[in-house]
Order: sequence, then C-alpha cells, then structure tokens
Amino acid sequence: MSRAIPTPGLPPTAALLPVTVDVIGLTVRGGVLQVLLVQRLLEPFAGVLALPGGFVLPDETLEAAAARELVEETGVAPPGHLEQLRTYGPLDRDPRGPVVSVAHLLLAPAFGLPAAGGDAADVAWHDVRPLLAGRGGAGRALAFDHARILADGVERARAKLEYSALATAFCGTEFTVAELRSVYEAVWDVRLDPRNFHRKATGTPGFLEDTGRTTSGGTGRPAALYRLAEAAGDPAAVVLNPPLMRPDA
Amino acid sequence: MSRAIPTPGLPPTAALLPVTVDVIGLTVRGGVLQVLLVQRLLEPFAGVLALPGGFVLPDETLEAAAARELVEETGVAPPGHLEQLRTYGPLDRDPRGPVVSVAHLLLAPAFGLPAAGGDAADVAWHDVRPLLAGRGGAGRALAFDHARILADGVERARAKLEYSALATAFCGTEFTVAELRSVYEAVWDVRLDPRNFHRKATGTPGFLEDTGRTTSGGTGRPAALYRLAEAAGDPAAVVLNPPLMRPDA
DNA sequence: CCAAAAGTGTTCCGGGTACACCCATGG
DNA sequence: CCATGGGTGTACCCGGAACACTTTTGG
Repeated sequence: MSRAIPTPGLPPTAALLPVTVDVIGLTVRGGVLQVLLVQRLLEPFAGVLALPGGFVLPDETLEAAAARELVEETGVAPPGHLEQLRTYGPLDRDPRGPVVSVAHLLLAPAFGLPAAGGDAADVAWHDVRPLLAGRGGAGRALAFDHARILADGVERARAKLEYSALATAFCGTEFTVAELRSVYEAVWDVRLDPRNFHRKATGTPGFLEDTGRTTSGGTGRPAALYRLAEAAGDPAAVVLNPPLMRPDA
Repeated sequence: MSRAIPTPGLPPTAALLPVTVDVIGLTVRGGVLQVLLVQRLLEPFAGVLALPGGFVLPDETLEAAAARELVEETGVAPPGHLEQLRTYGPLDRDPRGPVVSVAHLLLAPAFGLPAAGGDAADVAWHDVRPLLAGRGGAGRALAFDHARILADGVERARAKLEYSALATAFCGTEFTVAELRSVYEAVWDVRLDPRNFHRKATGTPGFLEDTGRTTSGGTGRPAALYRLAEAAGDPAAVVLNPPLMRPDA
C-alpha cells in the first residue's frame, strides 16, 4: 500500500487518510426541532438524505472547513453557534473505503434556504423526531452512519442547554422568555411550566439581559424582550449556575 | 500539491491528511492525579515531554489505534476506560505540516511501566497539576499543543465523574468507599466530607455493589469492599442520578 | 367583560451540607 | 483504653415543582 508523503519529515509509517467534516445543523421552527439535510446526487446513497459535508483542505482548520461546506451547500453563511461534536473512525462508514469524518454541530435560528433544486444538492429542513425514532423502522433513513451522528448531535445539544446559554443560539438577537422556552421544549421534547421557567431564566445570573422593550400586536399581555447577557460573544461560554435541568421523563 | 488517491471512487477534491491519535492516560497514585507522558526521541521537540500517540492505520478504528499505540509505547495492555476526547485541526500543530490528531482519554488504575529507558521512548507518570498550572510559567512545558489537549482531557474527566461511574475506572475491581473518595478528591483537587460522600456513593442506585467482604490490617475499623454495580460493562454508561456534584470552589 | 398570555407570590418537599455521634479494629 | 478511620442520624437550608393569583393587552 504505497502512498505519497505530503510533508517532508513525517515518518514513512504515516498513512494518509481522507478527512471530511459533516455538519448537524439544528434549528427550531414552529416549536419543532429540525435538521438541515441534503439529498445526495451521487453514489453511494444517491437520492438518500444525508448531512451536509465535504473534504477538509490541508490549509484550513476543521471548523473553517465545516463553515465553508455550509456556505457551499446552503448558498448562505449561516448564523449561530458552531462547535465540534466528535470524530467517526475510518472503518465501516463509506463503502468506497476508509474515511475519517469530524462531525460538527451548528445551532442556529431558522434561516432561509435557496429555492429547492439550487446549485448543489437539494437542501432543506427536516423534523428530527422521525429521524431519531426510525432506527430501522418506518422513518426515512439517512445515508452512511449519519443517523447515529445525528443522534449524538441531538444528545449533545440537549445536554448543553442545561448548563450553558446555548439555547439563545436558536433565537434572534432579541427574544421573549416564551420564545426561549419554546426552544427548550422543542430540543428536549418536553412541556415546561411557563411560570417557573420565566423565574428561572430571568433569575439566573449572567444569562438574560432586559432590553427594556416589549413585543406588541399579539394576543395577551406584551412580553419583555431580552438578549443574551453582554460580554458573551459565545453563548456556549456562559455557564448557567444553577443549571436549567430537564425533567427526568 | 499532488496526492495519491488511495480509494477509487473518491472525488479528486479529496485531499489526504496524516491522522494521528494521542492518548491522555490519567491515573490516581498516592492521592494525586497523574498523566502518562513520553520523552520524545526525535525532532521536532526532541527531549520534550509529550502525550503518547502515533499514526492511524487505514484498517483500524480510532479507538483501536489509540489502544495499539498504548501497547507499543508502554509495553503493556493498560486496563481501564478509553474514550475519544476531541480532534485537533490540521493547522498550527506540527511544524512539519498539517496533521489531524484525534485525542483519546484513558482512565486507568495505576499500572506498572517497563523499566525506564525501555524499547520506546522513556515513558512515566507525571503529576498533572504543575502541567496545568505552568501555562507559560515555571512547569516544564509539553510538546506541540499537548498542554491544551491535556487541559481538555482533565476537564472532561472532571465533568464525567459527576454524572457517571467513571471514577471506578481508576480503581481495581474491588475498592473501598475511601479509595473511591480519594479518586474524586484527586481528580477534582478538592476535599470532600467522608461521611456525606459515603452516604451519597452507597446510596446512589446502580453505582456500587457490596461484595460482603472487608479490608483488614489497616488502622481503624475495616472498610467494606465494593465493586461497580454489575451489568455495567462500561462504567461510563452508568448514569448517576442524582449526580455527585463537585463543590463550586 | 372576557380570553389569553405575561409575570409574581407562596407552599411543599427532596436533597445537599454541616456536624454530632456511634462502631470496629490495632496498638 | 485510646487513636484511627468507617459508618449513621439529624437539623438546617437552598432550590425545584406545583399552583393560586395579579397584570396587561386585544376583542
């Protein structure tokens, strides 16, 4: 098995492998957790839904590669929070041979997608629930090992909402407590008590900041508008203490 | 930059990268958290301490590669729990060029190492604390970006002790509550109340199982010997509910 | 006035912390 | 009988869950 050595100085035992990034792009639309999927054009798995992704170039970081692939496949630069999830080993992933894939998690407010059938493959939001439930069942399956990767990503998102301000990554810059609660309910797939959630969210130090403005036009009393507490460039860096705990279920 | 394509069928945009595994091997000896380090024989960083690791072969999983490297560098097959930590991008890691490294975390009881100056590089246990504190300070630095990787690994270990039974991975198959507490104290670098810890550890369902046997010979009352609750092949899979929380500090 | 959603006050209770106290062994 | 560490009982207190109640808008 002879391979070109790209970098002088690396020992001859240095086998080279194709390295890809896959992106689990999550959003909350209509109170439901959704994931960004593409329909594959080429074999293997032509026509099957898959996570967006592609090969890492040698002169970019993993995160930059994930961001670049998102731009290439969606046509826009998505807002939101991007972080590495985990890496899936070279074996039993791609029928063409060994491939290492570094999965990334994107948590973003719902953003517009180019009209279906655009330049790349068909890209659209899909409800997460049937994709998780349909292990080998009724739901449409995902290509490669992407069902497993999606499950890992959703679990990471669920866990991180507990002890960080990451839920705000699903919202716009300003949002109501009810919108934030809707994010928690969608991601955790539970009902939360609006009154206790309100007290908890507004009472946690370093989490929310009142803008002084309110909503208008809706039915019922107007809601105060909040934003993520300032000096928090990355909502993942905000440690919620005490955490917002999900019910035992 | 021309590269050989190892697998027919992959698109020509598929750049190949050297992929390595690094292992953060943690243990608790004498009430102190320690990490397994090698002294590098070759440039770059010849003579500098580094995490053990090496290149991934195309026909093995990432975890298998990590386990293989451990055997090669320590001369023994270490016991304990091995899990993937995270992956460090191709840039600004190795002066020789882009390298992707998948870091793994090993939590193990203290195991013997071959006599210093054995077959591979000099491998030994080192206290973790000065390596974390000596950011750019007094402590001896680690090669490459290994100081950062070590910090990430220790933080993962600290977090996982809270809500899983992973602390038992540092112990033998049978251990006392005091030994288990010593693990928590070493990893978290705190003092814990022995009485409350005892109640908490023995009272958490699915965690500990009384063997019925006790220690003997030490000073004071003999301690009951426990083992990890059965049907728990992997202690990381045991969810502690409620968790053992580390003090705020 | 009524419906609906926002926001507050209050009660109950489980679990963590602090610490007094008893138990079992070696010397 | 004393020192040492193992193990239990208990009182206090904080924070989450449940839910009654008030506030503010539109119709």
